[in-house]
Amino acid sequence: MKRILIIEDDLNIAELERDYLQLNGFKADIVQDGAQGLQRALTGKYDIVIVDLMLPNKDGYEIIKEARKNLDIPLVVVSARGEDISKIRGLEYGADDYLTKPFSPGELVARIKSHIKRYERLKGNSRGASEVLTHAGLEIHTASHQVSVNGREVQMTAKEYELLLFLASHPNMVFSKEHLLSAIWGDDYFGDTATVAVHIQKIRKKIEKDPSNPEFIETLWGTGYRLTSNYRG
Amino acid sequence: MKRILIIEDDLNIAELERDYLQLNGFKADIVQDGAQGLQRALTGKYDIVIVDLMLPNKDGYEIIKEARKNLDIPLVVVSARGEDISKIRGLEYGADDYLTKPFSPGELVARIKSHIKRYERLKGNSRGASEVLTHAGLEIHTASHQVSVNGREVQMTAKEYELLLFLASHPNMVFSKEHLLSAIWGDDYFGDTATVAVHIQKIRKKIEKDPSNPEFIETLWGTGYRLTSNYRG
DNA sequence: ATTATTGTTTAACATTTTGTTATATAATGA
DNA sequence: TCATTATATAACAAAATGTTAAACAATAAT
Repeated sequence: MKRILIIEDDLNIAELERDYLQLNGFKADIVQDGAQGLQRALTGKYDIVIVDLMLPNKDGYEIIKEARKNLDIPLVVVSARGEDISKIRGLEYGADDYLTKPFSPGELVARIKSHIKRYERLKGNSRGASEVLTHAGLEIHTASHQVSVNGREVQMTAKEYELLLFLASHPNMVFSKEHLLSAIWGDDYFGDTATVAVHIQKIRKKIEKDPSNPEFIETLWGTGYRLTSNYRG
Repeated sequence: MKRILIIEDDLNIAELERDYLQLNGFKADIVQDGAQGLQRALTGKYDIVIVDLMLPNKDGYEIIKEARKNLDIPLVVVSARGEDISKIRGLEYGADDYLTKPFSPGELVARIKSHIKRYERLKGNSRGASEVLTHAGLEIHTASHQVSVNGREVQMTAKEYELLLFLASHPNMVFSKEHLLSAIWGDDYFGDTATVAVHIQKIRKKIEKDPSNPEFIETLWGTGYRLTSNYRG
């Protein structure tokens, strides 16, 4: 369960926010004092922080600025209408989003969810986060290790899958056979790069319509292989 | 320099956005068609994408949804006032931000900057360093080894690519054929400098409109070759 | 233990790239 | 201008690289 810190001196607003967030499965704490809020944020116990701009002791800008030095979690600024100029300043100080009161609770929740999703997407172990990789008809389901082309499922062996997944995880990047060998087989592996070529061939046989004219895994002569996400008409 | 893709059918708005972004040091491309926009976004050549909601062929929601499968860069939705309900939907589909027209150009730029900052912060700043070299219409994508001229992709062989990359990495500098030979072919290479000349020809054939009157790779008689980043009337 | 599956190596073959050469064209300077 | 020199172009030969099938080895399954 995600934990949210609300730094807001108006208790009515703060509780409204908390209630809505709780209804949506979050756990939210309220702090009414700016300096205290910054301290709590820095404990690292929260997944996201919502900060009001006008606060006793330490205003929202300062909190954002200070917190950002040590936190990369989403920081959302909230302020009363009319302080719009500060919007830009808030963003420049390191806030991730800006909401103007009054806002609908639904919007708050949606934004919070969106920020959490993005944060996990970008932080999450490089690829495990996204479950399905898609490149123009090619689908790789990382959870089930299933691969399909235009809806038709294709059986991959372990090495084939690994190699394909690696290429698909780095679309548009060229990798030499040596690079692929050390990436998939391990740095210390003794072996010929021909192995890579053979596996590429086997993958192509399975996923390409015309393996001698590959659509997905391109060969760059003298350079390596590349899985391109470009459609080619 | 960060590259931004603007998917927006209203050319007035698109150009306004582009101009402001360019004034702020970004490079921005415009696509007016939804389906085409998605394709361009998926090439992986952009650091951020701005999408209008109402588009011909493929609307903003679909673009966001599809693009998000393969991209973790910031996706910003833009829409006319009154479509506010969709705000939440856009965010749920994977957008990173939402702007309602009309917005001030300053705000657009501030948000874009903020998104880029966050992205780099969360990605660990690993990417984005010198991924794309640009010289007046000529683009070299070092990750994918793709070269394009005015948006059209051009196929390069390994040696051609190496040579072009070398020249483009040192714009405005003249290199003798001897220098290029030892830089690309190696210090100990036995071979004629004619080889360099021939490769220059081959590159010119691919990237120059009129290879006998080259715009990119100039010949300096008795001295060598130079890739100039200046336009020449 | 036997069989089936998967992975690796080999070698013949096909393809692409690269370098060389010959010839044409253009620039330079007397 | 004309000879001289440098560069451009095209065609070809050589080298490098990639593909493929098939034999062999290793691993997993029955």
